Amino acid sequence: MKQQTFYSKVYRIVKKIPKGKVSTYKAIAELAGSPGAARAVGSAMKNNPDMNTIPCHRVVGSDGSMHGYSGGKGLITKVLMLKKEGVLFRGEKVILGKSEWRRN
DNA sequence: CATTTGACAGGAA
DNA sequence: CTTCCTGCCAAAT
Repeated sequence: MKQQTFYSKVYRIVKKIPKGKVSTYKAIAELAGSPGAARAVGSAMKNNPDMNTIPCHRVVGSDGSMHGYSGGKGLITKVLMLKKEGVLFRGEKVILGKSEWRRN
């Protein structure tokens, strides 16, 4: 592989997110090499070519809020899974300060 | 090449 | 705190 699409990079990054942690669309966009393409990242999630290998539920908004999820009951299921994995929540939002994943 | 779309982000009221 | 609007970006058609 030589040159992958932006989406491919996003998927690869999302797959690396460890359990119990989450990342933001914005952060992923930057890791993918296109800072500011948070929207494009969202589109990539929606495309979701491998929802079995891509933990798209570990991707939340810049403020810890979630926007959507194509699985189960949508956002409800998403939150449930995150909480189950150990992600710290504060009401309906994720506490990024404690659970935001970052390259080690 | 032009237009449309979407699971975003940030600022203003 | 909530709601509305604008700006940005990549992919699909």
